Amino acid sequence: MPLSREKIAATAIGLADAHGLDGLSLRKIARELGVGPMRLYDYVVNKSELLDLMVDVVYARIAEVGRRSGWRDTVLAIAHATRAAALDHEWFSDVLGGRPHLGPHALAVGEATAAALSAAPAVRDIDDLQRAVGALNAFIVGSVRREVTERRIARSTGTDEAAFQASLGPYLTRMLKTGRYPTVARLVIDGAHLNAEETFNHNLTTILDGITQQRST
Amino acid sequence: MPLSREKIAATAIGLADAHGLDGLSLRKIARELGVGPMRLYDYVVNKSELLDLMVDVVYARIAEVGRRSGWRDTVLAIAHATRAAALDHEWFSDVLGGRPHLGPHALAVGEATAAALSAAPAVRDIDDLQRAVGALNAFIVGSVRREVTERRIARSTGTDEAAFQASLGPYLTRMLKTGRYPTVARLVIDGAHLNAEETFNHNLTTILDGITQQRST
DNA sequence: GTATTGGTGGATACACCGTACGGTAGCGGG
DNA sequence: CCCGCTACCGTACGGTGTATCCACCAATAC
Repeated sequence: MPLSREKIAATAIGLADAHGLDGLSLRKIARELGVGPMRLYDYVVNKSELLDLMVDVVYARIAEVGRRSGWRDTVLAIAHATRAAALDHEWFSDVLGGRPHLGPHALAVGEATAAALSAAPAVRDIDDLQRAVGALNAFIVGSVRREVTERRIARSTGTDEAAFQASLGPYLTRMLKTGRYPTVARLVIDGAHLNAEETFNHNLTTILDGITQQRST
Repeated sequence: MPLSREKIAATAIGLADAHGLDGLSLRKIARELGVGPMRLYDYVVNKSELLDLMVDVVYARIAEVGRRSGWRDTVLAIAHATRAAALDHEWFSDVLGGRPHLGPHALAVGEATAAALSAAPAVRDIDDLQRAVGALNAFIVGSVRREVTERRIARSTGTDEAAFQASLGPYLTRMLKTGRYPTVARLVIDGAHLNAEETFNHNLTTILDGITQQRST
């Protein structure tokens, strides 16, 4: 098997899934492939180009959901697929919104969402569309990042409350006990039981509703 | 002047503003301070702790906007202050949503937004509040990241259309000319004239309106 | 006054990173 | 047969975060 961009990207994704983006290095990828580090530069000009490659592979999976019947179903499907992809490849969320996504598959999902939104009732001209796409993408990016971050700290501290109190506790609980952050304290203590996917979906529909009915600016 | 966490954080912020987060290293900070690299470890345990320090300094500036009369004005002020801070310190957007923000000033602005939102009409119980905070923060994070990213590519390619076509063009215009991404093409070509702050504000009010009036899930 | 101790600032060292560069081996053409 | 070219490869460089050790210097004990 003669090495290829696809193979390189695939093993890079595997390593990033396992050890995070920080734990990813060209040397490790090359070692995994049984090759000298410099071989990779025959297929990729930069590490950042390799990253773009990896990102577009993930977008390919997102693009697979294809087009649904209604514009709203399409948007929902893409959003959920993006979230699912980010949960499968947590490094993806580190890169979401942080660099232009110009790979062919990224453009494909961009096209699909834009086309869907342009069929929404309150989206009349291209300015409306620009804003709608911006708002939707901003929400998806922010939500997914937040969820992945929470998942990471949950994993690093242990999920049960005792371990949580023990690790974040010394600092955070002391902070919350100062009484200066009562609302945050309530959120931390009482608000942990909500289902993540449900919350995502709820907020997504809220935002979609907001976008698709005009209001005065 | 005997060196302190504040001084270290301040010069680190200066360097990050000038050269980005990638161009920031403990050695450069130390050199800037006229000190050996290892001295910094007397004040900071990690590079990531230093990063947390820097982040909280920025949050301090955001928290300065203080509380306004109405909940809505408060939320708007915080959101715009966050955006302004990120535009002043672009590295801030790289870190937004990517790690827990637990510094005292970060908690303060979290408290302020949560308290404000809890006074919104459609936010009745703590679950509503959790969702509202999540949606708002997700939007802010996503929007700011996106705007900073766009600004970076605009700066790197030059802002006029000719330079843009010349740098992104060879690839992107070829992509768009395939005709596979008609909606994206329209957005890229016709949609560049929108004012960023206006768009941010428009989408922000849209989302706020969506949050603060209940709907069926 | 001298010896000892403790702590503070600095230099060196290590493992690792992305990547530039020089060499070498194989092969087609004159 | 020999030359030149191309494709591959290892080594090397400048950088990173950080652990460890070392030199100095002040203050205390005798």
